[in-house]
Amino acid sequence: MKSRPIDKFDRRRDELAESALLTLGELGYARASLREIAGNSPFSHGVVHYYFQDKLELVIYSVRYYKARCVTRYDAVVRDSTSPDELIEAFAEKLAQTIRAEAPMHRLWYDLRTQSMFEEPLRDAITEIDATLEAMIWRVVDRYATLTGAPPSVPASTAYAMLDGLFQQALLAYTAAGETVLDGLAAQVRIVLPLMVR
Amino acid sequence: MKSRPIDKFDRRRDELAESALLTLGELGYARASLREIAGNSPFSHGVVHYYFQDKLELVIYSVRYYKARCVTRYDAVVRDSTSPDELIEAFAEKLAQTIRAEAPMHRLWYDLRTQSMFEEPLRDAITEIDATLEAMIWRVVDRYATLTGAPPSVPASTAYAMLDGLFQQALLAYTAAGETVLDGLAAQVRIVLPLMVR
DNA sequence: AACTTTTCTTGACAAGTGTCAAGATCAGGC
DNA sequence: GCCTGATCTTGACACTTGTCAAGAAAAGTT
Repeated sequence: MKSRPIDKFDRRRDELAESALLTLGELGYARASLREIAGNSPFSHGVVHYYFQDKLELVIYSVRYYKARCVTRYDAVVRDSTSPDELIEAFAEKLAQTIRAEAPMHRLWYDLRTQSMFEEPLRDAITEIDATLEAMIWRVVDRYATLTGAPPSVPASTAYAMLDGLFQQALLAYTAAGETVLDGLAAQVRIVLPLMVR
Repeated sequence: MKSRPIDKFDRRRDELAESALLTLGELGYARASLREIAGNSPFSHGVVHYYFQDKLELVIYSVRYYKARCVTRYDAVVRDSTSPDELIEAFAEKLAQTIRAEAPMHRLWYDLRTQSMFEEPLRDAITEIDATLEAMIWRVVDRYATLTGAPPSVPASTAYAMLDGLFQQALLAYTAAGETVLDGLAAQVRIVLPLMVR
């Protein structure tokens, strides 16, 4: 079975996951077939079932694999900012930047999160990831509160929901209209973050 | 071709749309097949192409049909409230109520909106509907501002994005955990709406 | 009643899906 | 070298999908 090189096995899984993310980000969950996914990899379509039991297992593994790297995206911003305004600007810039660079990954995330309302098997993984995203956002808001010297005016779940709403709307507009909308996102962040502290 | 009873033709389309909404709300856009949709109607699967050119045309027609009725959902609240607190309570209650009563429709909406980032043909219709939703929310916020006597502190697009974020998160939690989360939504609205006026 | 047009059903089509099993290919130990 | 187990490919399976065409049934017209 899985004798020694359990690392190599896992490295292949990651390789598959990376190819899967490419296709999933391009086509979405529903239209990304295993053949298409394998087509974007050095392997053939049958190999998927050697490393994963299901299409679902592959998808969940892939999105976990991606999000694991990304929940630290704003940590440098949190660490290095020394004033409220600096934090806002750096945070807003990072938000715009990740839309520019990884729009397909983000729309995939929203696709899966929505799909989890229809397909129960997705739900646990999505709920768990969403919680880590909430924590990620809260580190920003909490730090902003510290820098301003005022306590947060909203709980973590609310802060996350609000900023996620802004982000999603920006992603939507970016997909439809491109680049130009990203300034608007920064402007919104400049308005909203200050509302989150007393 | 379409001789006289153009009304009857349209009434059938509406009938089909209603059946489609049932199925789409249950299974989501990807897994709702025309056969399944027709199964939830008095007709057979072939009839769809008599009234619609595409699956896409049916879906777009259906969601338009639904949203047309729903953009007035909060207008009574706006009209009848005479104090800021009354408006907040009535608005929060209506939000919770629509999740309770029409969760499948809402998750369908989010499904389609997300899908529009992958399928260009959906984009125009979705963008247009989203704009009417923004206007719907803005009528609430604007009225709240009037009742408090203070000007809004955020533009319409921001207010919509924030509240939509709250709503979506509540819908997600409701789907996973049920009923109990709806109190949390009301609490969040009580916090957030006051932040939207100066 | 006969005829025409609208409406709907049935059955088929080509294409695509996830899954799996049989076997080819490769790597490492003897 | 050869053998064994891990790794990968190929080809098939059962099934579902949107679409459409041919014709049945119903409605309307004269």
